[in-house]
Amino acid sequence: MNIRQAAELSGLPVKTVRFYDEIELVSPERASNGYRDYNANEVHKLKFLNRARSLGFSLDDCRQLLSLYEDQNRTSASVKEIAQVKINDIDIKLAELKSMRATLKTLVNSCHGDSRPDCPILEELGR
Amino acid sequence: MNIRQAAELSGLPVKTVRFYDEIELVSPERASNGYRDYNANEVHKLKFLNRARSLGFSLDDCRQLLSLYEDQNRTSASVKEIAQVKINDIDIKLAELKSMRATLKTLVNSCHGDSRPDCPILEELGR
DNA sequence: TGTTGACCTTCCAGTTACTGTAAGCCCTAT
DNA sequence: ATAGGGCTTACAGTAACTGGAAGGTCAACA
Repeated sequence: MNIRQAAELSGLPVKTVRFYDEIELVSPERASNGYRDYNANEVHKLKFLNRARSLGFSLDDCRQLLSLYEDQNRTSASVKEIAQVKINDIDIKLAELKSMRATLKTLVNSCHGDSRPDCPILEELGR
Repeated sequence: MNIRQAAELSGLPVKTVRFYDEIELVSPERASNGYRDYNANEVHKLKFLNRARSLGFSLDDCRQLLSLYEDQNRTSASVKEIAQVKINDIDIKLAELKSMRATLKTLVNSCHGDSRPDCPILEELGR
């Protein structure tokens, strides 16, 4: 199947699918005309990538997960470990964002937001 | 003052301070030897940038905030608006991360995490 | 005075994960 | 035969730095 259909089935943009071939994440055979020719298994892997990416796994993570996915001898522990590390990363990010939000909220609340030039937000940022 | 001291006072890495000069965010005069020569006001702006960046403002946001900061005729409303948009951005990111975390948590909990090869995480990702 | 070592300069490449664009085949239908 | 759409590659650009190489400058010490 051509790249367009593989893209549609996997939910990824064509450009991204091509990119994943370039970096050898999912590399289909080529048809006689040079077109990429995706099979069901490759589409499956593309879907896998789409889902894993949207869960915040980096392409490096994905490469690991994909090789685990294809390795009949992997242990479920090795997969669980990657996922657990990712959860910890997310927790750190959540804490950072919450703190940022709290600070911004304080600033916004203290700013009268009218046409006068004095602004507590800028004053605070400048300190 | 030389770049090293400006960096230390502002809390930014030297490389970053140089970068901010390159993109004309904070561009000091040059001494006769060609060295960057920072004054107190520029250090102040660097601190401002450090703080704004850590609150999640993009360099583009920062450029706006900085010009508002220096504009005696700005209104506080214009600043408040930028901050409010940023809070909304953060809320969206928070929601996304929470959803990611929940999914990952479910996966991790359902995975026995031992030496057996079958793994619900990979099964789920593959679907 | 010579020399070391820290500090400064510019320029270039690399990072992440794509996205956009241009030039140019290929295929199908009319 | 030609028009359109889809496919190819290659290159540039994005955000915000970071690292490294090659080389100029400065202050201190022997």
